[in-house]
Amino acid sequence: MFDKELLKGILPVIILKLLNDNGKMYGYQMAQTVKNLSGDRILIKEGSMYPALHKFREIGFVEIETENIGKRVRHYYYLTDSGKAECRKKESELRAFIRIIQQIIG
Amino acid sequence: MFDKELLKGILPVIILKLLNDNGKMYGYQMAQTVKNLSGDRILIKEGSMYPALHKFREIGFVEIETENIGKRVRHYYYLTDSGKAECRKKESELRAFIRIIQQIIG
DNA sequence: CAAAAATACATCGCAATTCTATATATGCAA
DNA sequence: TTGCATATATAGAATTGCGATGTATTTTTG
Repeated sequence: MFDKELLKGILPVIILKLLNDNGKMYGYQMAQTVKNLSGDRILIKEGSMYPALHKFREIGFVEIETENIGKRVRHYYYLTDSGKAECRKKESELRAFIRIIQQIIG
Repeated sequence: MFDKELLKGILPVIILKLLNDNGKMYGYQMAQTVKNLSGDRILIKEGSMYPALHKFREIGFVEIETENIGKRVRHYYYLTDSGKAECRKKESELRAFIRIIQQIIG
């Protein structure tokens, strides 16, 4: 696992980007996707994931769709238009940031 | 300026890397260097820089050399051997992290 | 078939980090 | 002589992700 501090500030972009590229997803699924994509090196915990998703919902970047899976209730999250716009903004910001960091560390 | 949250966790690496590549530097100089390298988009503030440097000193990653410039005292910081080792470690960690983030955002 | 593991959601409070604001002081240019 | 850049430093505010915890269902495995 990475120094967890590195993840700070990047989590929101990752969540937005995942929802943007994959349409609706549920929390656990997003955590698993990141885990797999990162080769088990980025583990997004529930304590990070759900507060972030609920905050996005409050702001209006995501909406929730509830689905019944047997006796279980599954919450799908998906981006609103403003969420998609936010995603584009955050993504280009992150890319620019990475470029500059790479320039600094050579 | 970038979303300041992005900087979190990266500051220590930047400091170590600057000292590693440039030998001894003083706080203000490091902040200016990052400011210039980033085209004014990354501004490391005093309240971040000095606590970080003093923490590194406590740990033993940096040592301080004092120099008198006129009536002013300038504090040069430079890496110890363990600081250099830490720099290598953090740098490779950061590079790996960036690779994975780029993979996630495509 | 029973136990264990994975799936799935969620919250509370802590620890860690950086920034804002503030304080102090010198050197230089307009 | 006023203001800006240089230069160091700290206290407190704000934010964030995580650990711990809780609940409950489904799937796998021995």
